[in-house]
Amino acid sequence: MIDEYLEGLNAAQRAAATHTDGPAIIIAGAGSGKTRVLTLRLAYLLSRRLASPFQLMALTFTNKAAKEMRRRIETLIGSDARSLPMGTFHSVFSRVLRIEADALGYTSSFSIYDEEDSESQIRTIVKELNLDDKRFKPRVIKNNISKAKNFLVSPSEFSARHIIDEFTETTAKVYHIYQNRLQRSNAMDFDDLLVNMVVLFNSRPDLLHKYQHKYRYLMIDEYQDTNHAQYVIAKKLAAVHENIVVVGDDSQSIYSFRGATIENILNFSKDYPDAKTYKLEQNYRSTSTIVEAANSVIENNVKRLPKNIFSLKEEGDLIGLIVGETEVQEAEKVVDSIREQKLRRNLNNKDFAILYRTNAQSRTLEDALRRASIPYKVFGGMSFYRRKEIKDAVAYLRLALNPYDEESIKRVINYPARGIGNTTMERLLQAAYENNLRLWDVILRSDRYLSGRSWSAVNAFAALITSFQNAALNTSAYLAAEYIIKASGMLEDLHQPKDFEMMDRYENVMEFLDGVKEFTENPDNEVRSLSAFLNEIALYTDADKDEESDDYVSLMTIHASKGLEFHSVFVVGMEEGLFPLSMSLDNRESLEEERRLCYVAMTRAKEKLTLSQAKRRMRYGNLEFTEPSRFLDEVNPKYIGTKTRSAAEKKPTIPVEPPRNLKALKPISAAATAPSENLGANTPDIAVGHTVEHDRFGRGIVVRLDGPPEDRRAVVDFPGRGEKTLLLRYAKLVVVQ
DNA sequence: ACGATTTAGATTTTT
DNA sequence: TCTAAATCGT
Repeated sequence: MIDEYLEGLNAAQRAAATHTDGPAIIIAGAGSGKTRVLTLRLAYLLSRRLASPFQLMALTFTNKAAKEMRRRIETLIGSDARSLPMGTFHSVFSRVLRIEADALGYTSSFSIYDEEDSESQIRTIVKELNLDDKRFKPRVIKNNISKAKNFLVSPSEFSARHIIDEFTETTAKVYHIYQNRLQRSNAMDFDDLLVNMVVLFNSRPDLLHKYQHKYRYLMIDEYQDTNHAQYVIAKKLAAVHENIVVVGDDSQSIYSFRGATIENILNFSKDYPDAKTYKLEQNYRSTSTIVEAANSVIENNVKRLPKNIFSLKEEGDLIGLIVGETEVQEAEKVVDSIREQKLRRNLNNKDFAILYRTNAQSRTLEDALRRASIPYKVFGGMSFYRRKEIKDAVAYLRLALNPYDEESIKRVINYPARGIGNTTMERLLQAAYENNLRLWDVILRSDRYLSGRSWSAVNAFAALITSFQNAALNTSAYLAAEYIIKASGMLEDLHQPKDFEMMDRYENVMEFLDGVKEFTENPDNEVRSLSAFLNEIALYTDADKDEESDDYVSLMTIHASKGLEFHSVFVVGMEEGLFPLSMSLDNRESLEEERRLCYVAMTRAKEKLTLSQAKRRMRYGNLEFTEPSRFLDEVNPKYIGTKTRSAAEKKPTIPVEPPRNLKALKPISAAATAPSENLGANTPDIAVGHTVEHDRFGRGIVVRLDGPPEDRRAVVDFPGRGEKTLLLRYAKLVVVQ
């Protein structure tokens, strides 16, 4: 059975899927059948009896990816798949940490703070320290602390080694207090779920040993997006058996702003000199036009692993280009194109995705789709679990298990209103911080700090939460949740039939309760306690939702589109400053990340890709003139056009960029753009010994030429940067002499 | 204590 | 433009 599946793979895929022992890296290009290889390898290990299911650990980044992999494995090996420790880094580690919580001074019912909770906690600390929150923005401090954690820099290390100015000094101070608060709240933030694994392994070699031996085979998906902490944990876990297989694509590393270090994948072979490398270079998803167009863009990045992604599918349509006068017209043209394609190709709404760089862009597109009565769905944005009413409900549940959870207390102590206002709250918090007590302990002994009306209000709240604790202990997850939500008074507050929005929220809370019920009744879940439910939703995002089979056009950011594919894809807002985003223009690293993002966007398309831009766009309430994205210039023009290739070759559609200093004066004309100058499509007369200029590497000398004429490559020696092999077709080389 | 009004700031987000 | 936090007024 497994063998049969293996037969269906290409040579590279089969080699990777049957890799058994020792370290290996699988470079899996977009659409290269990565998940298939991964699942088959797991099944292969099991069928060869090299490991039992619970000895494999497979880590992914999204719940969705984990779920998909589990589903596919189940079809291969049956219900054994259920015992595979497979999941996201955060969920797998959170389970380990709950088991080993004692060793870290936590209880197993610790809360998981989301980023809102973290920021709110940091905001409180900044206020307490009487700092100017304009100069010391809580959000920036939070991001810096997060970064420190991702690089495993502890508060004391941060103080000792990372203070270079007043800001870092403050960050250090806040970091210390923040970490103490978390511990006192019996809470971990997302980063702690990783950091504490390292802390655990460092402080308890016996436990490290235990897990090293427990998991004989370690597999990591999307390795290009791992951060330093994840890298260290993986290295420690794999140190005994060295059965570590990582899968990734450096060209799709788009989360460095979250601490991902692309070096992890670039250096894997240095970390494990014996590592085998498998390259999955055949793209089964997209037409060759799309694959090659995407290649022509990504070629402009310096930092890459060498590989040659190709497609054997037919050429298909050329890449469409839409230019709108304004973002409104851009959206209308996109919608027109969707309608046209639907008719011509007999497609459904589901076959289309519109991708954008920033969430703010969705609005215009939504309007245009609504006007055309085309059903659509916006992914991301305000997720269900980030809604206020849901966060309130979750806070009550969290408190039932962990009353020390300070952020949850603050959230619901006066919601619904029970007469505990700011003054009272300030008093309680002050009592807690001055006496180094936990907020919950202060609330339990509020007689010492309060009197009269505010005391009785706080006392009643304490009694309420205590009753919730009992409910959580003594009944099933669903019954407890139902009781807690009802007794909290939330539902009465929201149930206002006259107020449409309030009723909407009421419905959401009811839906949330249904979710709890579903969770408790789902036989797939091994543990169905309230605690397990909370753990799951803390690490859950909207992107994980299974989508019903409704027929709609998908709207999402490019980030959210990673791993997905659509028949026809529109990438909108291809303008300098928007994509690439202006904040990433100042250094090469971040510009390359934008380019990888562009690569990800383009490779989502199976049959038809359309890029679009607007000449004018409203930004922050005022009209701005734009210039086309450099990524448009980077797409080899021979792949861009409207209908047929020959038509495109006669009529190039890439607009010429005006001189940068004239951009504000650029005329707004509806006329088609001027024919482009030679962008390197035809290979200029370059010979060995010529000095050439490359727009990124500067000047260099051609040392060698090879490859067939249509694929001519030049090896150029750039002083100080070494020899680079450049495809003349793509590299814009200018002969200097 | 709570709602109304003003002001500042913003851009990507697997968990 | 739009949201969220800060401030103001009752």
